[in-house]
Amino acid sequence: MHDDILAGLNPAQREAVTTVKGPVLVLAGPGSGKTRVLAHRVAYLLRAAGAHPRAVMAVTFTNKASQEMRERINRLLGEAVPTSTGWKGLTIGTFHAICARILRQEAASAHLNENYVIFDDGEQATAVKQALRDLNLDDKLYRPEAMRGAISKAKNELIKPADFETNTYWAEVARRVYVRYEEILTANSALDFDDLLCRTVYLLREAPDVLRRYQERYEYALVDEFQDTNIAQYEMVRLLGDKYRNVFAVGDEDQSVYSWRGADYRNVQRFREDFPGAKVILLEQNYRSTQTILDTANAIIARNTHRTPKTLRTDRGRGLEIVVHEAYDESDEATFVVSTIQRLISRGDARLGDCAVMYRTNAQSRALEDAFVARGMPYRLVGGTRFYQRKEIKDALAYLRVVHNPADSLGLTRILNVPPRNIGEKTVSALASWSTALDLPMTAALALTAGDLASPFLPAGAAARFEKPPQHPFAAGAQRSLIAFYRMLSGWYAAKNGLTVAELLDKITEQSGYATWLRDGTEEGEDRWGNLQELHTVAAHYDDFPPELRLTAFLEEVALVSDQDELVEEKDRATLLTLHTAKGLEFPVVFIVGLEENILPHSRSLEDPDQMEEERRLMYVGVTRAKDRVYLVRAFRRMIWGRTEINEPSRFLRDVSQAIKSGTANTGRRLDDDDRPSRAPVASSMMRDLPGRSPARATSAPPPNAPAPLRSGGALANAARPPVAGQRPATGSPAAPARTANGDAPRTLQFKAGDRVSHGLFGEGIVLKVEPALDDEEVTVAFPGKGTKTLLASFAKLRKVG
DNA sequence: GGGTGCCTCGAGGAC
DNA sequence: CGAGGCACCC
Repeated sequence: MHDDILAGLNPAQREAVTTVKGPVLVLAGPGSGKTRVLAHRVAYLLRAAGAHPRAVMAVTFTNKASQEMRERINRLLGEAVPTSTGWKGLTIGTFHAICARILRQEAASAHLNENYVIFDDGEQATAVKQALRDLNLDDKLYRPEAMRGAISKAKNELIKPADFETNTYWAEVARRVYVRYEEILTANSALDFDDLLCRTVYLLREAPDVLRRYQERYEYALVDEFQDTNIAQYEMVRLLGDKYRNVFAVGDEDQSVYSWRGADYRNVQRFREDFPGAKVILLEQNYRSTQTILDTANAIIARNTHRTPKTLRTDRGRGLEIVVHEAYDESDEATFVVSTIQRLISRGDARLGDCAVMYRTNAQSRALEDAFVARGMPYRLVGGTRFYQRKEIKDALAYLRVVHNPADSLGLTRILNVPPRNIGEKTVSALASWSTALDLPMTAALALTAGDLASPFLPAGAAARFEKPPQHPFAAGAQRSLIAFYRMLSGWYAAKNGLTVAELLDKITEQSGYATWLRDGTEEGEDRWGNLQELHTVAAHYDDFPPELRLTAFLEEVALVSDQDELVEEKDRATLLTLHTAKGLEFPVVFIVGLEENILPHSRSLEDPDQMEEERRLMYVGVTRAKDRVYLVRAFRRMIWGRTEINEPSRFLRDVSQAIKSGTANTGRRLDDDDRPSRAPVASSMMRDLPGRSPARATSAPPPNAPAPLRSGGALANAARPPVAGQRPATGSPAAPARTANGDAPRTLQFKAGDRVSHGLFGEGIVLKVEPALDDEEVTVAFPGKGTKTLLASFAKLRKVG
């Protein structure tokens, strides 16, 4: 009866799925089907091992991974596994989400307000700055960011302020900031991300009955990405698994890329010590990539010293060669990417949704986005300037949060005068210091200003302290404004349980004047309003929740969601994402851009061998995301912080190139062999940058000099050679004629300047310029009111009109 | 009290 | 180039 669950698994995977009792450590290479194993194991536990769903906890690192696991289990079991609240008690979620729920449920034991709010990075920074101000410390001398880092690190290592090492003066100051910071969070009934983890551990350590309850409930624990657990996460798993010891940990030391947030891959070793007799299962069979891709990845990772060498095998054959391309600058790099994608599509080699572009830092996405927009090619950006980071979204959420948890003074400060309602900075700080003096939240001080001793904003027992409202420090005008705001806020608070989140949001944005203020008639205002409507859509998902839970659940989820793009799942779009975000995903076509020293590897890693090893792992993660095609791209020069920088080619390119020369990775089919027989017989597809054969690019900067002559070895040799300042390397497209070289009939478009054309999205326009590009034509069109776009003729489906 | 504009400094990655 | 801080002006 379990054949369906075990069907198609190889022996190692099957063993991992069916070893139900006792600790198991699975060391899983990339593409070895670990997500599959996790999902099948959960299904197996429920269907074959008789486990109750409530007894199973599966922990992932990202929401995306949780979602995927839910979907897979759903498919295996043929039943719906909705939302993070779980399916019949099954617990699947990120560490943070699971901890948030435990802390809310056990709020009393954890000494927390059950309506606590979760502070994001920005709010964390605000609280740190506040702490520095409170302690009269100069934030030039004690950088808030460094302080925040020290506090975060301590929390991840389960170090409370009392245990904080103070062997330097700076550390002594940091400890004091840590203490004050914690006081601020407590006063706001707030937790930061790190608190979710460490408070859960403290709860389990300090409340034996709670520990026992959870230990008994979670007979089976599964942990994904185990190499990325930090000390707090590890300790949580250890404590919860200590009774039944059926802990199933999956990891790959070569994919450990989160040391910066406290991840410690030595947890894999600790696991073996804390769970003696753990069965170790190796998954080395790769089902994703071609052998060429695996060999290339191995050439990169093999230089790391702190690792166990392993061999990745695939049955997929050698596949296509890796393509290395050198672009002139970041915009040329982006043009190469979109042009190449377009070519793959036009040949039927890939769909847009198959393609992913990966980069080291979010800032690199901008040039790529520009190129995608310019070609009218849809893409989705994962992470980056996130939806939930937008001002209007944060404002709206702050309103909801304060209604949810009136102790959230930080949230209140954000919205008191947004939109402007004559509550100026002076009034706000007077309110803040008055409430501090009263030892009450700011909303409670607001209630007192209004003379309302019966206000629900006054904490239990606080009203009894006053016979009549104490004298407030505000002038008449300020008092009037504050009272008006207080009345609004009280109204929302009273209404919150009777309304859905979406209705509450409407009521707030309307009554507060926020909607009117936002929609100021500008295009930007409408954009922002549109974002608010999107938040409204998200909120509407919670309509069916029990009234007392929906606001809580909504706020918790939005605090822990990292990329909004999950909300609007789009079909056929290219994916732009950081290498970190790419972990756990796979794509037929992968571009890794910015392969330059100081970028990848990142400048902060150059001096530190451990950090450099992490950069290698990051590169390794990127390459191993690819199923079929890998493009490694670098730019000769690049704008960083508004300045032009020239970086040497990444050392990783050299490693790849050496692997290819030594023959370990170069026996793949040339990318173009099959479908471009008439191509000039260049030695390899690596030799892309033959001078004189690249058509001029409309989008790249004009060449300051003639292209540097290239020796044989082509782009790759060139890529691994330091560029000479001021010398422009050959750039642009591969040596390709303007028309398809594979014998396709040339497209019938043949546009010329002055033609009237029509585009699906941009409407009618006038052709300004036509240039050959790859297999196609690059047509620059002026669309009245929409601007000038450079489009690839076939892809853009331009029609001639008139 | 609030808004605007200039200046400085700063971006690694994410729940 | 961007955000945030600060000074100056209304």
